[in-house]
Amino acid sequence: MVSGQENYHPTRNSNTYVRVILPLAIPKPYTYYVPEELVEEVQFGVRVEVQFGRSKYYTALVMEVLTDSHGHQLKSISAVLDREPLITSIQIQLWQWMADYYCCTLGEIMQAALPANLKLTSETILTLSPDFDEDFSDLDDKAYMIAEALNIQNEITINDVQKILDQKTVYPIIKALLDRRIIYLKEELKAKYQPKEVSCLRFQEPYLSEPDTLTAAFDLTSRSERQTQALMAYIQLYKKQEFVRRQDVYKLVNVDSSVLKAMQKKGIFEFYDRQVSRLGNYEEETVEAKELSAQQSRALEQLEVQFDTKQVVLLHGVTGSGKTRVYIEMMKKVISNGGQVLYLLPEIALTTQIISRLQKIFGQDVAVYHSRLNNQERVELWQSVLQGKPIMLGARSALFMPFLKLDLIIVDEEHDPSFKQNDPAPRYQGRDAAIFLATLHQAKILLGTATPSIETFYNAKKGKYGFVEMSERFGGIQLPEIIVADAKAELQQRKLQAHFTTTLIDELKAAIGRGEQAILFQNRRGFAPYYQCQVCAWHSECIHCDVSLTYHKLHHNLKCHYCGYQTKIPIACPECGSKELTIRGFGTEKIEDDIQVYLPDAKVGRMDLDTSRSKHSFAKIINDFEEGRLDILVGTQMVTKGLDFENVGVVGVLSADQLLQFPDFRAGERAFQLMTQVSGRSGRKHKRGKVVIQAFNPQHPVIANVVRNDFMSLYLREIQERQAFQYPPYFRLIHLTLKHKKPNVLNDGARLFVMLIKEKLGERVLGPAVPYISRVRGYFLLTVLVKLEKDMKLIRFAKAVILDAIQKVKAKEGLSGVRINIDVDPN
DNA sequence: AGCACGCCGACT
DNA sequence: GTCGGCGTGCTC
Repeated sequence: MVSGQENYHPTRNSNTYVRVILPLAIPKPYTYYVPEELVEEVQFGVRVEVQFGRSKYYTALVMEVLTDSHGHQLKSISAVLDREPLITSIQIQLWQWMADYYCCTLGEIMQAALPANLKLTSETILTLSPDFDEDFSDLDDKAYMIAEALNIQNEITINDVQKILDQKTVYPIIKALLDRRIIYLKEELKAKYQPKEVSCLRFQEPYLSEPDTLTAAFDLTSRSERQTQALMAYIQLYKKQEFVRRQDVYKLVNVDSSVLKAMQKKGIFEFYDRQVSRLGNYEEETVEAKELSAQQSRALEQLEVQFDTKQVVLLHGVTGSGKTRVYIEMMKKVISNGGQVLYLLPEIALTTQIISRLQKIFGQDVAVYHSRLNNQERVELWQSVLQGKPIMLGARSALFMPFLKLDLIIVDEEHDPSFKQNDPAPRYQGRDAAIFLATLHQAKILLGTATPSIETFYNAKKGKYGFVEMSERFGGIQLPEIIVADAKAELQQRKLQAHFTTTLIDELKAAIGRGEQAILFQNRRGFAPYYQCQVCAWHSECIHCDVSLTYHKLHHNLKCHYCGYQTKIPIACPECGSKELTIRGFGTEKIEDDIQVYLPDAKVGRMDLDTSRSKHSFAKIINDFEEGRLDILVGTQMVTKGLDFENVGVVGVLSADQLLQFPDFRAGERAFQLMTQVSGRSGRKHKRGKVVIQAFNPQHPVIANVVRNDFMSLYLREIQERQAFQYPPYFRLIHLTLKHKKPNVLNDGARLFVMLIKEKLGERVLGPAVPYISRVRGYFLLTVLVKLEKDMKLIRFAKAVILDAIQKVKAKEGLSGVRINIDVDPN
């Protein structure tokens, strides 16, 4: 691993080569030579260590073993890192499809797919040369600082050097030190995954194989009470456990390592290390799932029929109809046949509620892939799937797991926008990628939701997908009563109090009076509080991004939600000097405060991105609410997903207008989904719930659809608009974002780019346009939208045209710094 | 993504 | 003059 010179092989004595994927955003795979001694070890799917460029080493993944080099001057691989393939051939097919379809590189897919600890990059390490006599006298300041740091620390990285010198370009200095033989460089590729080991003990011979000799062991310990206790403890433990940890013995009886060590010397025990899993074992008893309701049995039968002819089936079940119970039944069947199941959920719906529900039934068979796992745990999860773990529960990236025999995929909350990854690449739609994955495995895929996406419903209507409906709530409870509160009328009658209509306040009071709880939903996007000068209307903006800074009460400062920039609240207006600065707009924090004014006795909690950053506070709020320590829960989207509370009498949607006015062709669909989903949180175990929707425009057709739970009307209206305005599912979209630090360079780049693609695609190209947020992190942005008829050939052609145009813009002098991101099927 | 090379402004 | 910034091209 220590770098010599360029790693070209001196003699060719094998004719084996490998095509590898490097974990980088470079477009194509690279070929390396396999030296004779490694030929036996290389195979598809293992990782190899390769030198790439002059000094860097990477772990690359073998996607193909070849016998011909195509005449290139090749470097050799320096090591093979795995005995068994880490990935399956199906995964490579999925990756290739994704790279192709979503216009990104295989390296980018590999980055997203492999757990961090399985992909390694070397790091350059500096050490002091042994022959350097520590005579610092003729070194300049910078060299001196580095030499001194090395004197103290022995080894430092390039990054450290940059920090020490506080400058970006450090190579000339390092080179000078290297030339003068003051330092050495080495490249280190550290194995980041380490299996966890625990110290265990077992009997030495003859006790191990001849239990009757144990009396002799007892004789040996007879003079020590603690040793006798330890011996009995061990005997007790090893009868019921596969292996006995030293810790287990310590826990059972009051002995420590000195006691066990003494017994080791006497020839009774020996110690050994044993690899154990970091993934917690589910140790509780599993329980039988509840009886199926009539509707659930019916749905199951219909699913079976549909799956006979269709690979994809949409299960449209109203909120509270008990879809999960149906999934459980399907999963049982699959795993009893030895198949694997992938259960995908939006990240924020991946709560302890659903996890423990599945674990109660499937116990150890469920693995959960969530964002809080550490890197070591991710590796172990990966390996457990390779060993045939039956159920994988996770957010979209769980689809990258190495399934061997995947028979069923469930995409729950199919409509949820978070299945789409927007940034960074790969910008993929998890639900759609899962459908392709199902095709590769010839697995069934079930899309479940109470509010289907327009695209999915369209496919179901056209017969491309199967369709099953569950229209009653479990237990026969009625869907909630939805009241629309006319905020405009109340405003005119001067009845509106802050952000609350009297209708909502009255319902909240009544519910709390009955001992029930309430949820208030506020979509935060574009609606966060900001600081404004009362005199000149100045308001604070981010210095890197084209957005207002959001006021945060907790830290009493202003924050940018795009780049994280923070600043203090100005004492006076920087424009006019006035000290009359106030908070405008309202987010969840403001609502939490204001509601207290009207309901002073209510205990109010808040759940949004800020309060749930740490897993604990998130769980705590949910727990407090579940157990009745809170009366009202104020929240963003989070409250709409994956949570079931038993005592919620009222749900309030604070501003339907904000949802409906969103400048996006999916605004209507999204507003319907969100309002329907939050409404579903209302309703007690045996009692019908209420929902209050506040709107300044209560006549909006989408609100009427929500009130009547009339998805069909929404669908018919939406689909017409989509057709008329050339949107999915009738047309395919490709969204391009161009970025550059200098606006005029960006403009030039955009002009050239649009000209190039318009040449081939004509009027299908719209833009360039200045996006709603025109600057992020110091980069100016322009967007281009391409609308394509649903024609595979045309779409493939368009992608090629776009990729080609990007190359041409890059090649143009002065424009090479313009970055162009491709987003296929954007959200 | 690094990293080298080459060109250019602003400092000892 | 040269140090350090940035644009450009290449990596099996």
